[in-house]
Amino acid sequence: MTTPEAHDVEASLRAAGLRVTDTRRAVFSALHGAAHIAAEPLFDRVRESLPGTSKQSVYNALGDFVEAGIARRIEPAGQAGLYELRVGDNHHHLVCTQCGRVEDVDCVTGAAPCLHPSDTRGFAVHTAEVTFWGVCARCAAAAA
Amino acid sequence: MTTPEAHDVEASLRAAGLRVTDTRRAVFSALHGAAHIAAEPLFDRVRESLPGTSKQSVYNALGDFVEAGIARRIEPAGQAGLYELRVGDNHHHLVCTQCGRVEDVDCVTGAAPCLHPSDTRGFAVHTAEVTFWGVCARCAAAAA
DNA sequence: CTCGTTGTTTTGAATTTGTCAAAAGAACGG
DNA sequence: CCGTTCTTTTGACAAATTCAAAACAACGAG
Repeated sequence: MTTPEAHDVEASLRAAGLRVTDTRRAVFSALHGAAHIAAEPLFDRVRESLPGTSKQSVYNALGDFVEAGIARRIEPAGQAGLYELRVGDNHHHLVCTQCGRVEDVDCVTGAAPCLHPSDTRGFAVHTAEVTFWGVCARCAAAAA
Repeated sequence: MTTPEAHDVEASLRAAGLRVTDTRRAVFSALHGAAHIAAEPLFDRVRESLPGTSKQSVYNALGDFVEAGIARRIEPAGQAGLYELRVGDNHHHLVCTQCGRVEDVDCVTGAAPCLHPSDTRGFAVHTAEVTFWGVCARCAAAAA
């Protein structure tokens, strides 16, 4: 959980064309400290450094980040949405069907990957998202 | 939208170890008539043939089908869950980022596919789910 | 530095998509 | 045809967002 320097955060926000505000700084930093995190726990973290922040502001900031392309939102079935700063590197996710734990995995087939369905049905495909479902080591151990 | 014969529906339900009820027959038939469908519109369709049905019953039936392995639930980020009868054939989905349209695509790499992340992080992986995001032909045309 | 514009935050309610629980009713093996 | 077990109904409840309007803050122009 490396904490980014304040000016790095500002630079990232400005580069994305976003105004720099306390809320966004705090949300960005909190995102930086987690591989992926849901809105609710992120809200809790933000409040540690910026107590007055409203949940709506956190949703706003997250939505703005996603729209600006500096964050990504994933939504494993059955869970709340998760946000992550890792973006554009085509990594994928392992999700535990028991406890919901989510881990990043690098792309299976190298760099610009799995992006080719056999028949695109006329779609202009721009992203492929892969979710691996399984049981994590901890849950497997707990079952024994 | 081929309508399945009544006895086929019954056979499918029984084979899955489920009791045969009016609700389940109607839900199964409605599912059969769509590649994938959300609970709400499915509920509407069920009511056409079985007007008194409650939404809860539809959710119950869908949950039972999924648990019994005769249906699958997918949940493209930002949409309500979708149910489909196609199961066990490892097909994937194309989702339009504009209108939300969802299409099936056969697996990219053949039969037992994309099931191999580079590093499983200790997970016992049993399923890989691939979602291709893009813009469908209709939305692309509308943008021009 | 100050102002004004435009974008952001707050507050609070509303929505969507479900889940939970208890009582009434139906399936089906014996 | 009975009784057990599973399903359905009803109605409340809940989580995760989203909407809307008013107060407020960022920041480029002057």
